[in-house]
Amino acid sequence: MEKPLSPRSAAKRTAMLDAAQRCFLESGYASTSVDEVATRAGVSKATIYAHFASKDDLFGAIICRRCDDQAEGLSSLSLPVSSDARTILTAIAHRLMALFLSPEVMGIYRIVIAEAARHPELAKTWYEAGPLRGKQRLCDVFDDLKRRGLLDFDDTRRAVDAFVSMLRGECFHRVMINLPPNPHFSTEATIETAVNFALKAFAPKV
Amino acid sequence: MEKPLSPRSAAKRTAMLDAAQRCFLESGYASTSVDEVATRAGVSKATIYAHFASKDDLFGAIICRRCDDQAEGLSSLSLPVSSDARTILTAIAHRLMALFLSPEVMGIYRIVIAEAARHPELAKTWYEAGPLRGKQRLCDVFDDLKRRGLLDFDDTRRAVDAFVSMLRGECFHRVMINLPPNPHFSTEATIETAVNFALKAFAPKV
DNA sequence: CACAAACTAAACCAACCAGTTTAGTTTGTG
DNA sequence: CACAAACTAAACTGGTTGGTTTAGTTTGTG
Repeated sequence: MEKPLSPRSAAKRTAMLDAAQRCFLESGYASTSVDEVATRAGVSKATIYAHFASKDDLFGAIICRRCDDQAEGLSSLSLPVSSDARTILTAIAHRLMALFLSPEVMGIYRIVIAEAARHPELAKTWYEAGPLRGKQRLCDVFDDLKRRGLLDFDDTRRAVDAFVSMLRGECFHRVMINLPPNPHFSTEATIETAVNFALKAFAPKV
Repeated sequence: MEKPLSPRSAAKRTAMLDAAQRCFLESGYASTSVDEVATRAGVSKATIYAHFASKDDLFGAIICRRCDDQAEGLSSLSLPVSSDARTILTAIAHRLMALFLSPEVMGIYRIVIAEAARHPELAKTWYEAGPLRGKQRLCDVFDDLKRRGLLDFDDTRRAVDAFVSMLRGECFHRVMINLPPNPHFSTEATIETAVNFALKAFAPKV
């Protein structure tokens, strides 16, 4: 079912996907030529078309592979053992920020936004495999914090969404559009602000 | 200096910019052909190249015009007369959300992200004329609320950034990548959640 | 009416691109 | 060694693109 798994030269496939990803993230979908992908993958164009039905199919394969990777990456979002809400939120925030600002996640994010209009299914697949599942995991964490009386809120999903969104402020935006960083909105400052606000907004009743 | 202002047929120019904007926002920069822009503007291709040096120049002109429009749009961000923090924050949030979700702002946002790598100066120009100035205006509003003892926070810019960012959550993201809306994260719910959290996080000391 | 600026349609150019085909080479396996 | 699957380089097709040019038309003004 899953594909009989071709011999060792499935390394070619990886090379193609890697090269294509780099090309697409650098230049966008339309501006990337299959010839260039072939060259950078050290592979002939015919081989690309032997593995993928079309340029579109190749693009889809990249997004799907990314979705699988994301699933793994999520497991690193474990929460540290602590009874201090600030410690836990800060640790989560650090991991999230590192994830958001990583070149791969950032690059895929940019291209999904750019291509969402022409590849709606891919955008949906990516969003559900990545951001949505990530938030679901965070919901578990937040529910646990609530159960332990460290935080309080009415709606877990909305609390998580607000917390995550606060991390995606000025700092995130500047990186996304290649602007130089603003020291007043450094990664550290962003995390600290978000955690401070969350601690107040989600403070348990006394 | 400013350009001697061509005769009435600068209406052509507007038509070209309008058509180009629609094309670029629909299909992205690379997938839009100058011929198509010409057709949709009801103009010959030669006329386009008489007004703009290149496709790139045309693209730049659109972003710049958008920056001017944004400057105007900001003045509509006046705050209502009220001594209730919730009322004021809710009113601001409504205006911001309407702005963020409007097709033009959304479209420009998408394309700036997509083209930031190849047009860094434009991304900078747009960001400073739009989001940055918008936040500066909000800082004035927030400072005023603090002065009146309705809210409290240490750093105005960070408070504003956090508030604005909370509005750009799940709801905003779904629109951005053309996903169907999730009723649990409706515009109204997003605003209510953000305002509730802000009121707690920015509550004045008793 | 005359004149110049701005416009038009259409042909044109050189470059590029997705995708195919051909003819030949590598490579692992029995 | 033999055989088949996977690969390669390179040429080729049909189509598109940014940009230019040409030759002719509209338009407003004195």
